[in-house]
Amino acid sequence: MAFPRLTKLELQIMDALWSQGASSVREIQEAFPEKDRPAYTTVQTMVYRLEAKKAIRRVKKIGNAHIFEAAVSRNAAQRRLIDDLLSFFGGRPQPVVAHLVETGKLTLDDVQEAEQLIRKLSKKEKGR
Amino acid sequence: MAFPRLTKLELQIMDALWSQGASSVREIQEAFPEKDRPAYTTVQTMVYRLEAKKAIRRVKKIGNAHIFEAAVSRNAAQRRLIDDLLSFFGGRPQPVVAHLVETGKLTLDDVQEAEQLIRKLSKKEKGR
DNA sequence: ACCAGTCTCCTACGTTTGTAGTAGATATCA
DNA sequence: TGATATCTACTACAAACGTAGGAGACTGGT
Repeated sequence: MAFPRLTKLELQIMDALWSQGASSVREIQEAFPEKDRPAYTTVQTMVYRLEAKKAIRRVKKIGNAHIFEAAVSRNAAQRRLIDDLLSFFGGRPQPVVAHLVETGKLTLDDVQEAEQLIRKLSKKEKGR
Repeated sequence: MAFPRLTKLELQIMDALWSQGASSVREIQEAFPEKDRPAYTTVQTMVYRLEAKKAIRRVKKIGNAHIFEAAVSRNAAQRRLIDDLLSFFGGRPQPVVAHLVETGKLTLDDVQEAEQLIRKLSKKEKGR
């Protein structure tokens, strides 16, 4: 149970916490675009479930409202998402990148930036 | 309903069809690694549901067994998966690539290959 | 001290997913 | 042509997800 798989709605809730920091249910609910914003209790239910999954935790109480904060980092969640995706591509990232390129989502600049990043990281690696 | 979101198990079934072509339920089931292979009827149920979702269709009958084939391409499914992932990253692919690089999944070779692909595609683009 | 507003906690319910059993139809082989 | 294996079609059910209502507790203002 190291890291639960999060659904779209759950991720939206986590996103509110990652973006605005510790929040009440009301604040999380209001982070949804007013068009298609779930009912207060809907958000509350999901918040409770995320808490049960240890993805978030209550940190304090303001007035009569509980304040929640993320217990898993956005980074870890992102890694999980990407790993899940990769597993479908046989673990090889290259096809994913190829897709991004082919659909025009990944530009030459993006790729060159990635290349710089690799060089920088590999330099650091050497010094380890 | 253009393209249903497929779950992990559903994707594994689609994968069998994409890889081995039109298959019977039995053949799909046997494409699963013998370790944790779902029961025949489990696969059958999922196959029926995929059929209801128009992701696959029956093409013929051999003996008393129906033969199914994918009705959506692997490519389309992959695009869908990637698009869903991207939507979580605000639609920007760069953070995804950065993640791949940081976790060491994307090598310098991969990136350079992507770069070549971009150049080739952009050349084709010009001639359009 | 009371009332309106807000929040919590509990309950509920429909849908989707994963899992599988059973009954009856069908095919195949001796 | 009858026994055996295999399939289909149907049914079932638990867990997860999305959605939300209602009862009662708490709080802040007057």
